[in-house]
Amino acid sequence: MGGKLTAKGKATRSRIIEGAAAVLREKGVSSTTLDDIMARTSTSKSQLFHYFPAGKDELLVAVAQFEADQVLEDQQPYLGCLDSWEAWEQWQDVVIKRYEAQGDECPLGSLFLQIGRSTPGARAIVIELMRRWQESLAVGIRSLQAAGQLPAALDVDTRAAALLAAIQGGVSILLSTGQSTHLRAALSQGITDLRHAGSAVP
Amino acid sequence: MGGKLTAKGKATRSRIIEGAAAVLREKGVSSTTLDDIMARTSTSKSQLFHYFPAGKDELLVAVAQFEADQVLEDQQPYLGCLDSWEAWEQWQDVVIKRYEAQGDECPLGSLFLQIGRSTPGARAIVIELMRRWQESLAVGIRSLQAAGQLPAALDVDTRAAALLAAIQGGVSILLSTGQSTHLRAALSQGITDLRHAGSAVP
DNA sequence: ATTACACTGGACCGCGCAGTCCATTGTGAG
DNA sequence: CTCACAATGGACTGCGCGGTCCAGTGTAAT
Repeated sequence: MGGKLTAKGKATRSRIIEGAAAVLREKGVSSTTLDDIMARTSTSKSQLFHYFPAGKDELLVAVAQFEADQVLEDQQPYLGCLDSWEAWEQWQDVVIKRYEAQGDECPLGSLFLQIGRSTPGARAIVIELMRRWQESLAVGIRSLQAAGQLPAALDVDTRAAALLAAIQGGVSILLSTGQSTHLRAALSQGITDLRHAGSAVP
Repeated sequence: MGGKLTAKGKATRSRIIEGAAAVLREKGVSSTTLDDIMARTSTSKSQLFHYFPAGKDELLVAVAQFEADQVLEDQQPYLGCLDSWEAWEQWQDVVIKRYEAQGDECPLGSLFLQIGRSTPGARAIVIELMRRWQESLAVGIRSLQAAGQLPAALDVDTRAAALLAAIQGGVSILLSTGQSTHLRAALSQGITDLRHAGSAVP
């Protein structure tokens, strides 16, 4: 990892990461072997250890980073401009659709419950992801305030945190039960409450 | 498992389950071996396979069931009588305290992301847990309605589902980041919103 | 007492899989 | 051209750990 990477090398490296991510989503962390990844990415074991000298753990962390980036990237177009109630509804639909499509496999969830504890760097990735995600929500709420749709006295950070928790909870229930009911309820209720937050402060 | 269990046998069996649960919380599912469990519970490998013929998976499912029961049992005294706002506050404190104490190890979370997919019976356990948990919340909300603290028109099920999701999300964020901020925010915000749900329907 | 069977101990096995090594083939720089 | 080093292939290894087996010890019934 001393930075010595040819163009070809870079390509292979990211091919490995993306392929590994795919396999991990399909088979789950615990039952995915290096051979699976080799097969999927058409690589040899030497390459795996060439690009990830510390072995499987290092690769998993890389995949985690990749997936984390992916999460925000996917909803960025919607998450980036939450300046009207329509935009919020749209974003809600996207999130629900995304996770329903993903079904019961959460690359991040399972990944972090697997390596999060042992590897110190892994936790940092989730923390950063959560921070950015929540910040985006906060920005959205503030832009609603600016537009006069919400009172300025609103506790933005708490609201954003609660909303993020609602999503995470909905998703984790979806993961473990296969039902998206809770995700839908959490999101729509959360947004509804946010909407009424102004009129209920008496 | 044909029901042939002496008193001694029953004792040993549950000793295994409880011991295994403890080890699993400490070391995580992936890095817990049968030998760890043997050491902790002072048993031999024969006993493990005597009481759980199908092997590790069966034992894990049993532990999962045990932990699931535990979750509700712990908060039952509070969860059982959510008939005043004070009771809700109290319950909130208990939940937060419980999970903060538990820190970053979630017996169920990691357990199910590990075996939930493969073992069919495992998923049923979570689903049942969620159902009962949510039902308890719903009962609490209805008793508030009965007491005239909340309008009868409230969509109880959606609210309960959202609340449950909020908790789960808070917990799962606590698990992966180590911070209880979101759990606190989600719970207090959720209860606050519920409280204001009546006055904001116009 | 004896019989049947639950219960326990511990040696043993085999395989799946992470990680190692060296030999060979690109490939960019000078 | 050639030299150094990245990139690849693939055989080999070590062992952790789930699972099996049998032999020995309770223990509750008749």
